[in-house]
Amino acid sequence: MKNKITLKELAKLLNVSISTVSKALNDSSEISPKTVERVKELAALHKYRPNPVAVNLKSSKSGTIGVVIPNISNTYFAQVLLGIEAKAQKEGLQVITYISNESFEREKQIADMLTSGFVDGVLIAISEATHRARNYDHIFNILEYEIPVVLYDRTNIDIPVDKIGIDDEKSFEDATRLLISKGIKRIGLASAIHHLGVGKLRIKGYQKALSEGMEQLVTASSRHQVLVDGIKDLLVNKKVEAMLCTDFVSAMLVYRMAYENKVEIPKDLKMIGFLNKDVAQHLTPSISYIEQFPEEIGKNAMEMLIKRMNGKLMPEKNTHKIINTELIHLESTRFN
Amino acid sequence: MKNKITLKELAKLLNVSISTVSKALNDSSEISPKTVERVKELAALHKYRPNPVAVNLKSSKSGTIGVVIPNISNTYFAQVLLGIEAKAQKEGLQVITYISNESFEREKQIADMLTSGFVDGVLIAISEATHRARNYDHIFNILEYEIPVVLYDRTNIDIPVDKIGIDDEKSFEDATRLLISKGIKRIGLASAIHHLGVGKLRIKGYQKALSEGMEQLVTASSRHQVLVDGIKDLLVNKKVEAMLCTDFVSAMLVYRMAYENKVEIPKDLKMIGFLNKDVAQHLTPSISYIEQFPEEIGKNAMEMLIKRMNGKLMPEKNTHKIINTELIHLESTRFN
DNA sequence: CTGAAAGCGCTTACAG
DNA sequence: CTGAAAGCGCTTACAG
Repeated sequence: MKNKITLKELAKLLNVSISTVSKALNDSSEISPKTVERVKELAALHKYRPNPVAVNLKSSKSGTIGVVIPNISNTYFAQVLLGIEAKAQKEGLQVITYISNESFEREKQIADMLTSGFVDGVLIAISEATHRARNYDHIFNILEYEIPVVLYDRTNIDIPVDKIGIDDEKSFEDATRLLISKGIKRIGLASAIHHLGVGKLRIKGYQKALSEGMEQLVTASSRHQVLVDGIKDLLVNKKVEAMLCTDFVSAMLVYRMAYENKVEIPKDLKMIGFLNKDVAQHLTPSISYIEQFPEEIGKNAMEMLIKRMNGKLMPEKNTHKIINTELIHLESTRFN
Repeated sequence: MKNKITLKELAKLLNVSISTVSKALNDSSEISPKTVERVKELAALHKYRPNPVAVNLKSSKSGTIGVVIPNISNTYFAQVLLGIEAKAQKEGLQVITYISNESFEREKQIADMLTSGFVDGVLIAISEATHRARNYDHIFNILEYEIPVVLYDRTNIDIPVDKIGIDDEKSFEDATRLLISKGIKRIGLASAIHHLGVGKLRIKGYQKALSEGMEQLVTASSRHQVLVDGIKDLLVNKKVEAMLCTDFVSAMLVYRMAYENKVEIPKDLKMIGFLNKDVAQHLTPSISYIEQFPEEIGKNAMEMLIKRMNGKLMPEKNTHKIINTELIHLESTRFN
């Protein structure tokens, strides 16, 4: 088993040429059925499998795609990867994973790797640092190598590539409207990611939904204590009846502040957050959350990339697909 | 930029042979310094980079390693991947990710892929289903292809490969002893993963630590309602003073049952769980947890694999490395 | 010091 | 229907 059998060895054993073996295995119509059968039989016997590296060299394809993930500890991204991997597996593609750790420098290094010929296509969510730097040269560089790129999240930047993501703004706009429709007047929002694109969009959606005369009650900070104080102020002094949270950290802080200040969820306070399902549903009380369907996003991103790689998409024209989010009602938005 | 420049083209431009260019770029001592300089200059100008596929074909190496992950939504595994990726990046290796979804069938398919020549080495955590089936033929098959394999978790099976993981038994034995040393007599344990290897080991550690005369207070089930009832029984009827939880789900259920039955943490109940840091520290109250250092595990696994691939480890002799866990005290084990 | 040649394992026009 | 030849892009013994 040690050394895998090659076409050459197969050819020798069969007393035919390498070409014949190759063609037979690829079901070429040039080869007689009998030969095909003989070849396939022996190949099966020896468990022959073509050396993918050699095949790649011939075809100038690598059969792999690169996936760049800003933060794998974020369950959202982990699930996107799950969707990507599942689809890739079906298509016989290998997934090479790169983790940028939200670093601009690391992302540039990765982009450099990606252009060295390892991958046929790229799926990427741009790092936070890159967004801040507003420097996308390394992405353009990938495109110059004619490697298709699909953005699978954080799509709010102007690069001529295909994109897929959710509508962050609409998700919170809808959530806010729903609360309003239930007669809630004082709706607060907490955010630890107000400086990020997605954070901004979610806040914007909330603001958009507030009707005339409704007070904006927002607290946002990436500094722990500031956010804690801001949330406490909203809960205790501003007497909000509901809180929207743009992220995990702010949601968990609202939780804590509610607990410490004897604000009962959902009796005194409704709550909706951008949380992953696993955490949201296991908390006590469970928190209503915005389902983003990350696996679906991964799968769709992969599909888009494959189409683009196969020239099935119009050149010079990029697609931007939106996956609809869904507000999942759990205990924290129970109205009695 | 479209088509990458090759050695051949470089050679033509320089009026030297392909061999010379190749050697010059690889700093061969055969080539005159002047030529080396000329070659490198032009190569840099054209941003020449060797085609990795061609290099691989020559060297019969792929420069990639395969990582098999049972469940990427589990933050623990995501963090292991983070450690692996970081180390791989330093070594110039590519990481191909495969997700088995805890499925035996899927794992076998993946094992098949792995032997087809894509990877030089494999890092794997065996799926739950495979453990249940106790069928490791596909792993042996990888070994027959002389592809080194390292188990990076769930190491309690008898396969002749290098392994790295934590000591699940000891982690809970130590935790239990600590509670005992604080004068706690009635220590309960809840588990939703008692049927898995790691679950069994953790429970065993707890049992081992209980001194003579101390009552074993265990509730374990993978059926939601059974576990809920069991936990409630421990908290309300059996009046436990502390709870150990082997996993996320059981911890969250203890939480809920404590809340619903007005059992206050940590006043009435101490709590320690196998949780990831992010969740543990953001809960209210925060839960003391067993830190497993997943990144460290990933890094070490990669290091072991590299050593094995480079023949730096004794053949016929496998290493089993243990990473020590640490009990992190948060609010749920506050003793006043 | 430089280059022609062989070869890694394949595929595929082309000739017979 | 089969096979010799060229070639994918590289490396490396060998000859000069």
